[in-house]
Amino acid sequence: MNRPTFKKFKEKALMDPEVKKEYDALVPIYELRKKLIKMRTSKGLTQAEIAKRMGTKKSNISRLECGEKVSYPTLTTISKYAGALGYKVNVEFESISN
Amino acid sequence: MNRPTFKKFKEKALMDPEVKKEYDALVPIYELRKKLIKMRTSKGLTQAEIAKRMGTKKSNISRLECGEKVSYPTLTTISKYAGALGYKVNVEFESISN
DNA sequence: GACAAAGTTATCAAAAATGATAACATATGA
DNA sequence: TCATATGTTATCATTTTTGATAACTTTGTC
Repeated sequence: MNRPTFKKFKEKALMDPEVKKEYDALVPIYELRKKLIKMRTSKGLTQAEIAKRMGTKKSNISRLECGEKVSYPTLTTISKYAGALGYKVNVEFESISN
Repeated sequence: MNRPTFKKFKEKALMDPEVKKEYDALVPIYELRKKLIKMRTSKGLTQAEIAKRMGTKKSNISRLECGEKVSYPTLTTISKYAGALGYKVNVEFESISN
């Protein structure tokens, strides 16, 4: 098998320090989005419902959860979202010294 | 012992739902600030040094760590700060259903 | 006290996130 | 098919965060 694969493409791309830097920066936001969606849906809430609890609109929730242009929410927004579902935010840090 | 204590004052104040709500919202930011400072100082870095690594100025680091007017940083800022010290951000949620 | 290093505060401009509205897309069920 | 519920996208105004500069305070050392 010698054809290009996504895996190889990714490996090669990540050798460029600039690309790697951007990639790393994106990781936490996508992980966060997944967690948010999972929290909300597992409580059986729609975007419109959590929006109402947070005092905002469903379109803003959609943007937060999976907007095309990725924005990096503030701790306020994350806290409100979590609070509306009965959760508390905890920001953890893990070493990547490797 | 019948004199007022801070503990009692706090208990009473937190019975007001509005006060409690604001208090809860403030908790994560103060915990975060403490973590940031601890991470930086345990690596032996000054505010000026981490600022340089992050591409910003020491005054902005001071504001982030202990500014008078508490602001709620974006995930970008937290990520940069952590990354400058060799850490990766992980946003966790815990149930407060109680 | 004089000096330097580290941290804080104030201020303003620039950038980014958020709120709101409306229009559109995508199911899913009657 | 029609209608409804849910989610997405685009846009613009508003708010908030961030960057930068300068002046100030604090701390420690000589």
